[in-house]
Amino acid sequence: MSSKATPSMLGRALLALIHRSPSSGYDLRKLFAESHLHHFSSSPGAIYPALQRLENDALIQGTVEQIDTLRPRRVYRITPRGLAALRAWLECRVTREDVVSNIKDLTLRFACMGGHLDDAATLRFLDGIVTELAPFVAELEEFARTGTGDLPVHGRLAVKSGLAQYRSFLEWAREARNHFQEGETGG
Amino acid sequence: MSSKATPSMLGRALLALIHRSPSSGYDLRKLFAESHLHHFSSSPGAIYPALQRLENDALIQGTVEQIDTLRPRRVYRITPRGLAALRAWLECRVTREDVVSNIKDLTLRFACMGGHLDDAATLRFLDGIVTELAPFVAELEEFARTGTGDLPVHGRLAVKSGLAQYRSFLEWAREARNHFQEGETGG
DNA sequence: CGATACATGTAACCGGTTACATGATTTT
DNA sequence: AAAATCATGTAACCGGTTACATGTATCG
Repeated sequence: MSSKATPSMLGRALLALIHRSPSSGYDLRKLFAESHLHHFSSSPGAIYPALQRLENDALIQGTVEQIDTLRPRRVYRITPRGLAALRAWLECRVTREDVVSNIKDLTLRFACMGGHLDDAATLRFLDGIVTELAPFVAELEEFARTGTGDLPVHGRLAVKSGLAQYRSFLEWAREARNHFQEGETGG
Repeated sequence: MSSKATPSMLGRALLALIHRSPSSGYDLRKLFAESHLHHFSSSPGAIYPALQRLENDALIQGTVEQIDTLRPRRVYRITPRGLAALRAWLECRVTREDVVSNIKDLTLRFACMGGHLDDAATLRFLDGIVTELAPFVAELEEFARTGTGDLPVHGRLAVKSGLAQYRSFLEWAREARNHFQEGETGG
């Protein structure tokens, strides 16, 4: 049935985790609840429907294990289709939209690349962030310098807060890029 | 009817803007579309229903102007109830939850304080951020130092990215606090 | 025997996204 | 006359939140 192209952010996170190792809904809930990966809900009302959607789209495949033991677990594994979707998500070009509005998503993407994409792909990703984010930060800086004259103090400071966040992410991307370049120079 | 306590983030933003100056839905859409305040949608499907909810809760009051001119505008004004709700939102204590998960919301709150709360209240707010955020950042730093040994490189770097964001916001809050303290010393 | 952990789900609600729908006014 | 802008809305859809519902296994 439904061949929806793009799962939600939660769906993508689940897909990546299931790819790393086959898991049940309960496993994944525990992961979210215990880990320092906040901004993900561990509520069953979010996770189980998300898993069902992924299975409807044939990105994962659930099989019930331990039927005899009266404590059955529905364990999900990624499908070839799911692997393709995951790869497409991880490898797609970074846009300005992404760096302006989806920093959480980018961080998630980065975390999911580990052990899946090679260092060259990671480098392309980080380069993409720097390429898109640097001019935006420059624009914001320009705006903070010249465009906030009519704004009240609170407004000016609020702009500075946003700017600081973006700048910090840009710096992180540059450092991470350097990190991966060092490991890559040998080709 | 419905006396819902807390409007959504969009609702709160609209409430604050309407408080600043009475506005129509169209005015507000333009504001969101043009301003550097991203992370707010200017789509009519978001704004008009949000305004209706605010009016249902008697936080704002709409009156049609220019009925004769064949181009009527529904202009909203804040009500006493709305003013109370706005004040309650702006003045409520900053929690750990807030600094961990709702940084956008805190920034919005700060921006909305301008010209509405006095500097003492702003100081309390910024102090609250520092008080709640500093220990959390310390914990995260501790975790980044000692707890990420089993994580792959990507995971470690992703944690660092989050940490950098929080640290940046904490620094901003400290600087802003200093800014307001200087202006307040004469009290 | 009661609490906690294991394990999976559903249902109502809420609010944002996207797209559609309508029609007047001003500008080119 | 066409295009852009003013101005307001609705309807379908999607997905997260909250709360509810169910039952077993294990530990103290």
